[in-house]
Amino acid sequence: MAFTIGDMGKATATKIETIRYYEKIGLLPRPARTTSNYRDYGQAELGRLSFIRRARDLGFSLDQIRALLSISGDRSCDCAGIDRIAREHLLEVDRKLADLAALRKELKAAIDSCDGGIVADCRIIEALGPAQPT
Amino acid sequence: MAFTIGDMGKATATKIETIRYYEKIGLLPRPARTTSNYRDYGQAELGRLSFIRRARDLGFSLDQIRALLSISGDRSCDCAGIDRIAREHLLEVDRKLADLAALRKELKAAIDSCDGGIVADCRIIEALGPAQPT
DNA sequence: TCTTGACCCTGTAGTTGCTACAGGGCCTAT
DNA sequence: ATAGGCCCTGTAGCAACTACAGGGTCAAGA
Repeated sequence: MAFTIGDMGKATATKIETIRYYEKIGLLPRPARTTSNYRDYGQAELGRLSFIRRARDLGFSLDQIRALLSISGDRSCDCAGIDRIAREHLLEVDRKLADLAALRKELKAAIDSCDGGIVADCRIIEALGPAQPT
Repeated sequence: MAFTIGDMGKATATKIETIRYYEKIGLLPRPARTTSNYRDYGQAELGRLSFIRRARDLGFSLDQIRALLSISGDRSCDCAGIDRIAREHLLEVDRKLADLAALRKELKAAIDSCDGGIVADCRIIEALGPAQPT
């Protein structure tokens, strides 16, 4: 139930320096300290860090993640604000889902064509090509 | 059929400086030049840039993108190599797809709860929480 | 024609988001 | 009591852009 910074890092595949960096820029709260001045984290901080790391991995900026976290933290009933942020990010998430699905399809095709021993024409670039290719 | 660097930037929402940066580090080929030394791009370069930008947006590093592009460019029948790279990235793409789907679900829930005028308990952090929360 | 504005060029320096030390303290085990 | 592994606060470096500075090109209009 209580974690050191090292535990947090192991649980989320995050370098200790990165966790301290998130604290410095205010993305993670300053945690309690032990008598020997070690950072002392709980379950909530672990969840928050995991969210940050996985959202980063999905290509969101730290500022965007700050906005997403504010949706969670907002108890002021500012529904208009929450709604706007959530809708914006939902659009972006749907776009990313479509791009990833297209990329997945072409990776699969590349693997399958290798299985058959044929170097088929690879369309992996076309999967994420411009809106109007021709 | 022939684009300036500005056209490329507009078509892919990329800053001109970024395109020159990709050229400098070898991610984009050195394009032909006009008589007045302007960069002169074709459809292939546009497709490649679009791929790079959208893959970046999905959280892939420039080195990973270099590897993905090599799948496309490889005509040497090095199926083992292509297969390994493609399989690695397929796993990562599937993980990202699952995370995005979870995030989408919680964004949708946040929007819906706002529609109802109720500030429901927001589970957006839990969507991307650690593997074993409790 | 010439000049004004929107484009392009090469550089270099700054920003974001980490990442890697340096120099030092705590803590468990032998 | 000391060796190894963890923690602390800094500061400096790296990746991937981003923003000028200082200058050339070019189509359009007075």
